[in-house]
Amino acid sequence: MVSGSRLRRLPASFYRRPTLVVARDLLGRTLCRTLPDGTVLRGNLVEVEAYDGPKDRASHAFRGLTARNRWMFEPGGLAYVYLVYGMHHCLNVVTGEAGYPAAVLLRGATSPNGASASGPGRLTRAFDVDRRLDGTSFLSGPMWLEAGEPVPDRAVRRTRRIGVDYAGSWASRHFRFVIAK
DNA sequence: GGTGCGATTGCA
DNA sequence: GCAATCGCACCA
Repeated sequence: MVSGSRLRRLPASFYRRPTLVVARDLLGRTLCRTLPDGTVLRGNLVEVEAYDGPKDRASHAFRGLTARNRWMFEPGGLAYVYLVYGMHHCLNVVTGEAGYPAAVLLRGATSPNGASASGPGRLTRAFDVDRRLDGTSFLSGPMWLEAGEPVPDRAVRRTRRIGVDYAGSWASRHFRFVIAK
């Protein structure tokens, strides 16, 4: 069972590429999460946002390494989970090479029951993700990604990121990727 | 040690 | 339009 899912996991090389490339490639991939009781939740990603490097003013890594954002500086393949507004968790996929802080925020997916989880807080709730998963590996942990349904370029729309208007010129960059309806 | 606010959501 | 709710980044 574990070995079976292991074979389907996307490999380290998937994550250790430029953040924008990974973000685009995450669309349509299947997010999987095993619960303590053995249940496996699955859903395909439909909306993500890239946070790219130490100069990205919208990124938590903009002010350098801290206890919270430390996983962003690790090699791609880890989960970075944090709490916002004191109540909602946000799940990120750490990307790129060691020392270069980057991650992709997962903002929307088809949820386990077939409905949709639209919004980062709703996504983490649907997949029972909280800070216990912070720093866990997508390569070996209780949460991982599988190939899913590849999305053609014509179905991909790019926009500015949500909720980062404070980020100056970085706010207007089209780092958000969604599957067009 | 104190403070201001956020990569959001749900409800009036 | 705005309250909820708390960890954390920053200043003293």
